[in-house]
Amino acid sequence: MASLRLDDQLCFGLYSASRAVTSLYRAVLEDLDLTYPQYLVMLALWEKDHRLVKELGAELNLDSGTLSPLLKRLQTAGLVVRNRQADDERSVRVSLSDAGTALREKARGIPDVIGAAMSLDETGVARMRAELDRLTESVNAYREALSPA
Amino acid sequence: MASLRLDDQLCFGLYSASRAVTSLYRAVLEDLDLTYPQYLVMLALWEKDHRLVKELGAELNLDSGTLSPLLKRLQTAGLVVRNRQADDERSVRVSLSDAGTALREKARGIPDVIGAAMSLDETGVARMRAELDRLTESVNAYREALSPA
DNA sequence: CGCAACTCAGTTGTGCACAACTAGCTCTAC
DNA sequence: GTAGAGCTAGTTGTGCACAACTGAGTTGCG
Repeated sequence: MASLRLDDQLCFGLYSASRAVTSLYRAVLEDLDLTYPQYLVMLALWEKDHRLVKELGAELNLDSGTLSPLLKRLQTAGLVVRNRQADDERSVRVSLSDAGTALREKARGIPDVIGAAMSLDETGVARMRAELDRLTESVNAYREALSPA
Repeated sequence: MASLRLDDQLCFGLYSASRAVTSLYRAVLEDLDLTYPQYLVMLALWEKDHRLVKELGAELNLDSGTLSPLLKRLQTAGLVVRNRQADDERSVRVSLSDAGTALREKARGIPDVIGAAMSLDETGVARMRAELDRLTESVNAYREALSPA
């Protein structure tokens, strides 16, 4: 029987770690005028441009309630452009502007800064990443069994 | 040089894991009419009642901007009571109501459910918890060096 | 064809998280 | 004793997350 003590709970460790990392990103991303979720969207677009909102949502596990206003802010900032698809007017394609593409250069150094802050070598990162992915999948499977989508 | 690929980034794994766990808590805590941060505050109070807002903030790493409205909602829900200290009128002491104390019984089973969902044994939990704590501390130290409080 | 089921993006409302600020209290140095 | 520095909780404003819903568009089935 697990206890109700705060210190014992893995979840709190996860919550603390996630907030600590987000807080570090806040400091690092100040230069680029991006929030962390906005940075994630930019990462996804730098990797593969011209994506549908639906595709971004699938990759980042975010729904339109989060993405729509976020993308609107990125567009206002001049980093992306949104276009309704002609062949399917329900869909909206998100593309990088020149400024959005250019911003990638300013972001180049970020992963190394984050890596240094975590003081983990490459294998340490890979191992932790694998464990977190396993955890995420396990928890998601359990939750979906609890309350079927 | 670390890459800008989304898949490689530990931070995204952390972010996903944290959201998955929060989502599971949402389902599990529905019964108790608590959100996850509210549950954390209740955990802290079940462990040690009659705490100052400042003390809760220190334990959970939350400032008054988050705690004040959260505690107000817990009070509205009848789970806690807030009293300004007589000897120092700046401070507010938060105490469990009878309903708040009683709610602990409904929460007893939660850690085991979460543990099961994570499909980690006790040593696995302890190890991951230790790694996350180390990560949090490392990242926080780095961030504080970057932008001194 | 016709229309019901579904899809996609967007909107609304709630509750964190956090920065910046305010109001009131306490403490210290003078 | 009083002025100023510092502390504590609370408020305000911004931006996620997410549930619930809307509305326009598409698809499939009879």
